[in-house]
Amino acid sequence: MRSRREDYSESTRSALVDSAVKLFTKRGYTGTSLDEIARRARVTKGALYHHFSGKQALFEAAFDAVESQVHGKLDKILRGDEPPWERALRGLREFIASCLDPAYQRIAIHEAPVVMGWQRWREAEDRYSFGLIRSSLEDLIAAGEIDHVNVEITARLLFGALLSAATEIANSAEPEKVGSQIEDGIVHLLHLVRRRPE
Amino acid sequence: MRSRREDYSESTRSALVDSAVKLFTKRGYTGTSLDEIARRARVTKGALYHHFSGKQALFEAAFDAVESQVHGKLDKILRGDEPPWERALRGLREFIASCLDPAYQRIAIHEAPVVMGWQRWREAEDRYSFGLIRSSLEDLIAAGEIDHVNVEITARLLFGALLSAATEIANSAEPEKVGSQIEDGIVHLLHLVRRRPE
DNA sequence: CGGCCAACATACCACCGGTATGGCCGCGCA
DNA sequence: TGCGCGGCCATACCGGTGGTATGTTGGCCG
Repeated sequence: MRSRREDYSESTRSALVDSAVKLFTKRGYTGTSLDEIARRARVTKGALYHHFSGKQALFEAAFDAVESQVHGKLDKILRGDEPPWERALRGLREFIASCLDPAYQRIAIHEAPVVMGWQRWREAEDRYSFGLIRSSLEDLIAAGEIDHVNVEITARLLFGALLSAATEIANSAEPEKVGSQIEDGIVHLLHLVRRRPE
Repeated sequence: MRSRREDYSESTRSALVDSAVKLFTKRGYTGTSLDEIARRARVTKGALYHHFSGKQALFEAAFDAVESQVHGKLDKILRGDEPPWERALRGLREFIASCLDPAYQRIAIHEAPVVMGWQRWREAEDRYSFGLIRSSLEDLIAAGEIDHVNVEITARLLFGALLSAATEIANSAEPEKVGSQIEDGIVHLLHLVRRRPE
């Protein structure tokens, strides 16, 4: 039986994370104060420091929240029963769409490497989006869809290109247009490396 | 005749920028205080606020310093008299090498989008590295080396891949090894899009 | 040579991240 | 059922930092 106190504690903790995600998204890490995060969650800094060791820890909780959200969607697609190539393409589209979410873009892509440090961010991405990109690349190779390339390097290049492109889309005046252009560009590249059936 | 006062002023200004570049590189934007920047330049915050409107403006001055440094080297290579394809490859190597400079990497690549805002960073990059990448891509197309692709999109994808890759190299345990691997990967991709002479 | 203004230094403020301390209430135990 | 304990959170406070307002000095010019 779950205790009443645990419900309360869990509730305020998630309220703090929600508040942090929204404010970090709108005003960035440096631009938002802990007092305001706590205020929007209808608590004070005391509660915040009871649940998190500091501002960085709260940021990482917000980071995990938005990352696991995206990870869930992608993982569902990539574990589907479609052929590998179609799964990869659908995953690609979904990832680009996820990057258009302001929270994911600002917190997970832009600020996280600076706030958490690049090393920690890289390790975290291994367990989230980047890990999925690499594993689906491995799947494509195993399925014989593309030639045997250096997976680590190729995945890294693809990841960087996607992040940059997604930001470009989100800040564009015509997101749909630029989005489809970029998607075409990536797919075009992928077809270049696709092993032709002989 | 240049006045004595102008010499002094210029000297302290550049001393402040130098100090800012070093400290921002070592401890990041948030981690360095204006007092320490001024102290290392052997002045006080008063001098700093006389030359710059605030911390952000000082950061942008430091950003311009490291960017124009890299821009100079790249521009020299890309304006050379070698064939377009060789110029592009040499420029590519030089850009990767530049990204290994800690100052360029942390200030220009990682922190600038967060500190200056992505919009301003993008506009600045148009005049620096990204602009060169796009123009040399245009050159390659004009020279008939590669097919007619969407320049803006392709350059953006390439830029993102390069930035991500360069960070990977710099933080690697064996930078030379990973560096050559990534260089090979990029060159391999470029050869794929290279128009075959018929 | 005298005043004037750019080029700084000094003093001070508001705010923020972090800490120390106090109080309240649900929970388990006798 | 009463009661004390401890987790949960509020309050008060501190050091440091970005920014501002004001004072001071020394080169340049009439």
